[in-house]
Amino acid sequence: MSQQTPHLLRADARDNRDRVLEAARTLFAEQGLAVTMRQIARRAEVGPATLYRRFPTKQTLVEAAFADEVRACRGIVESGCAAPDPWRGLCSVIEGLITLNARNHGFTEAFTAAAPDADVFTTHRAALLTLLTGLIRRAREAGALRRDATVHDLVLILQAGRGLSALPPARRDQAARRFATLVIDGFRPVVTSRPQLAGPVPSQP
Amino acid sequence: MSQQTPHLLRADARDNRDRVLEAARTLFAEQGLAVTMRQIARRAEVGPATLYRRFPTKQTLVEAAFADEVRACRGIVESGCAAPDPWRGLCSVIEGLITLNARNHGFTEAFTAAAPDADVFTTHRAALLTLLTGLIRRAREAGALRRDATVHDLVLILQAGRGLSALPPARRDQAARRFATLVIDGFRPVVTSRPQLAGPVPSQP
DNA sequence: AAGCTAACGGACGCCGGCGTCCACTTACCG
DNA sequence: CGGTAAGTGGACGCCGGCGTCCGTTAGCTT
Repeated sequence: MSQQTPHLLRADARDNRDRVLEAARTLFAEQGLAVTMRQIARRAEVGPATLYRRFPTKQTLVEAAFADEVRACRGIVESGCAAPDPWRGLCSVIEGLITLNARNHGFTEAFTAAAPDADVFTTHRAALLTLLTGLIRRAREAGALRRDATVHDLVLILQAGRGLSALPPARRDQAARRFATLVIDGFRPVVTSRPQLAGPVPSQP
Repeated sequence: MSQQTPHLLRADARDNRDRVLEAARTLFAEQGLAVTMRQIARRAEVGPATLYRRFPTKQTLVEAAFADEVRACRGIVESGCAAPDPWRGLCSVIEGLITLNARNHGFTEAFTAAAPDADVFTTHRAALLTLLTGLIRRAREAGALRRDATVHDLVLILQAGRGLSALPPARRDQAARRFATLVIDGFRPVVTSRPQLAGPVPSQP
């Protein structure tokens, strides 16, 4: 499941490194990136120095810990784009990404980081955005998508999905699926024959 | 705009109290509840002791700082419920609450707090939920709302809205409005005549 | 104007995380 | 089995927030 650990490390070092990564993944997923390096070291039953030797910076630890998630993202997006029907592909992307994000408080935080300083995820993000732009375009041209939908809307709802990872872990999955359902229906073409009781909503004073 | 400060305070004390509240509101809105008491004191140009004298606990400060927002919430919900057309009322509630939340990083955090220990907002939340339940029911009975929609869905999308307050302040408003639009369309009845290319989405392996 | 007391804020001790150093341990290799 | 270098983690000094104390300032009252 994880990337191969460099075999140049001594056996015990390799072991400690793995334990650190596992601890980091667990804590990041549960509590987000705010967990301290110390907390991670303690959970891995390792001294602070050991942690810092392998991962001099929290950034490097975050990258290593979320390598799997980045791959999962790629997989979700690529298989969605490869689907013969762009609308179904888009649906699976939406559900997949929202669920993945809801499961991983920390990953979402890292991947949608507001501060892009030295952000290694930026590259991945850009690549995925390109793919998604194409998918959206195809779905729109197929008439399966509301006309005014853009890739920015997709980013927007993923950004909104961040809120879900604040829920208690037990409820995140169900919430994510339901949210995906609602959002997907919101992406469908606006059918004027549907009950049009609502006009523009007056903004709140 | 704010609640009247107790007149039993000396003039300078009253002044400092107001400055503290203003500082707290600004910082909470921009950066969320994680700002330190010290930061607030510094911005208010007040010693820590003064801050603690008026607000012994961060919780008391949060409550005081967000009194306006709580009122605004009530207003939005009540006026939405009072609307003759429940669907339009619901739309205005959704847009109003999402926008309010996006504007106020800290308020959202406080109001949707996962840890309800000694949470004074709980009471307000409960009251609003009751109102909203009725509104949803009426909208559904009027056929303006998808049949499977419940008040939980509304809470869900408000929870999701938390993610928006992580955006840079300049973009929050526009993002909130767009998000509200998408969500509102997702709440409309599912019209089977619309392009039904999508079936159930296979969950990601 | 003068006294009284509310109010102020700098300073204190405490805690916990930060990143680093170094004396000790232990896995690996010949 | 022994030498050696890789690896370890406790301890250190630093910083910044925490909540409180108390000597000083200044608003209100008569």
